[in-house]
Amino acid sequence: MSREPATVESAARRARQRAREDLVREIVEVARQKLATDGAAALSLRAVARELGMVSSAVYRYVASRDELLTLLIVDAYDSLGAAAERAEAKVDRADVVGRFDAICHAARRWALRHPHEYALIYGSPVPGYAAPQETVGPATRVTRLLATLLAEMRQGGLVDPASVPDHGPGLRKALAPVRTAIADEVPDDMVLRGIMAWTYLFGAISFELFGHLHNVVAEAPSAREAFFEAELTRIAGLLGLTG
Amino acid sequence: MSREPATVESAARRARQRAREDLVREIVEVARQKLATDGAAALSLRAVARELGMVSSAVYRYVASRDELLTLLIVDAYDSLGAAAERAEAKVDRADVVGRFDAICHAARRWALRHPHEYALIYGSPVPGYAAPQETVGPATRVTRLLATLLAEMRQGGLVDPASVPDHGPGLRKALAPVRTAIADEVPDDMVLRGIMAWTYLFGAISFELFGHLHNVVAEAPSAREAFFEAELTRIAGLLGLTG
DNA sequence: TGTACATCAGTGAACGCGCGTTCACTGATGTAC
DNA sequence: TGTACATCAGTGAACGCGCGTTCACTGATGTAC
Repeated sequence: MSREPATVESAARRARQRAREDLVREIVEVARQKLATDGAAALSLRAVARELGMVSSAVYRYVASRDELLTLLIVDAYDSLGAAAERAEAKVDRADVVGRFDAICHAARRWALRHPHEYALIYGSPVPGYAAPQETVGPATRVTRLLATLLAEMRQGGLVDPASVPDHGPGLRKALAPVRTAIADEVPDDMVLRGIMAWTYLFGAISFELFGHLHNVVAEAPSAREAFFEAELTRIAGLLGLTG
Repeated sequence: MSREPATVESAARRARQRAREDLVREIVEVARQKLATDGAAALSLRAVARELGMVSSAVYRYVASRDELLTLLIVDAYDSLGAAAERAEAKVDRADVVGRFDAICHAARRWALRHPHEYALIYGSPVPGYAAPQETVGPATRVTRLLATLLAEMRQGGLVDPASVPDHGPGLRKALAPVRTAIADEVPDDMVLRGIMAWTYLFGAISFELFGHLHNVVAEAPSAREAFFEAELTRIAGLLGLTG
C-alpha cells in the first residue's frame, strides 16, 4: 500500500542494474585492450572472458554475441576520437578558423597514432560479415559535425573566394542530396564538396601514414611525419579557401 | 659426352618446372576468387586445397605457408591495379596532362570497385602479424610512378604557378628525403608535396567510398558516385596546379 | 634396350589449437505475504 | 520475523567447427649406366 516496498525494490533493482553496467564496461575495456595489443582479428569472447577470470559462457549474460561486442567497441572508438577532436577544437579562439581546423586535424591524427587498432577498426577495411547497426551512426559523425560547423561559419564570415569556383554542373547537386539534410541550402555545392574533401583528405592522410604507405616516401621520424602533416594541412586549408 | 642428355634432361626439367608454375598460378587464382567472394579473413590454405580437389598438405609443395600465399596475392593485386592504370593512361594524348591524370584516377577507382577485397588487402588495414616482404615493393609503386612522371612533365612544361606556393620551411625538405631518391632535385618541395597529396587523396577517396563512409553523404547510385568523384578530381587537379 | 636409382607430386592421418554458442545446473540474493 | 518463491549471475561440460602445419608413405616419372 505504501510506496516503501516499491522504492526498496527499485533501489535493489537499480543496484543490480548498476553492477550489470559496470561489468559491461569492464568487458568493453578488456576487449579494447585486447584490440590494442593483438588487433581485431585476435579479439574473441573467450579471450575476454579468460582475462576477466570468468567462464566464457558467462560473458553471454552481458553481451549477446561477438558482433555486439564489436559494435560496442566501434561506438567506443568513434566516441573517443570525437571527444578528442572536440576538446582540442574547443581550446582555440572562436575567431581563429584556421586554428580550429588545424586543432581538429592534429587531434584526429594524434588519436589515431595512439590507438592504431581502434582507428583501423573504424577507418580501415570493413570487418567481413559485420554490418554496422544504427547506433554507430551518431558517434561516427562527431568529427564530421565539427568540420560542418566550421564550414558554415566560414560561409557566414565571407571567408570564401567565389571567383575561383569551378562549374560542377547538376550531377554534383544531385549527388549531394543526402548530406543536404544536414547543411543549409545557402552553402554552395562547391563548398560542401570542399568540406567533404577536407574530411576525406584528413582520414586518407592518417590511413596512409598508419598503414605504411609513406614508407620510403616520408622519413619515419615522428618529427618528419609531423612536419609533413603540417605541410599537408597548409595545402588543404588552401583547398578549403582558408588563407591562413 | 654429347650435349644430348643434358638437353633432354633440362627439357624434362623445364616441363616439370612449367607444370609447377602453372599450379602455383592456379592456386593463386583460386585464392583470389576466395578473396573476392569471402574476404581475406576467410582465406585459408585448406579452403584453396579443397577447391582444387587436393589434399591440404599437397598445397605445401607449391606455397610455403599462408603468409607466402598472402604475399603472392598482394603482389598480384598491386600488379593488376598498376596495369589497369597504365593501360588507361597510355590511351590518352601525351600532351593532355589533365586527361592523363583523370585516366589514372578513374582507372584506379574502377579497379577498386571491381575488386573490393583485393583493394582492401592492399589499401585497407594491414593484416595483423603479416609484414610485407621486399618483393611487394616494386608492384606497389606502379601507380605512384605514373603520377611521378606526370609531375615531372608538368614541371618541364611550366604548368606550375609558382606565385601561390606557400613557404613550408626546412622541416618538409628533411621529411621528403626518402622520396627524393626517385625525383629530380629541380622539382620543388611544394610540388612533390602536391604530388603525394594527389596520390593520398585518390586512395583516400576510393577508400571512403568503398568502406562506406559516404553513406548518408553522397547518394548511393553509381551515377551519383561518379559525378561526385569527377567533382573531386576537378578540385584535386586544381590543387596540383592543373588548370584543366 | 633394360635395370637400378633419384626425384618429386600427391596422400592420409594426425597433432594441437581456439573459436562461438548452447544448455541444464547451482547458489546467492531479493521479494511478497 | 519467517517462509515460499522469483530472479539472475556465474558454472562446467559439451557440440561442432575449421585452421596451419608436419610427417611417413606411395607411386609415377625421369635419369644414368
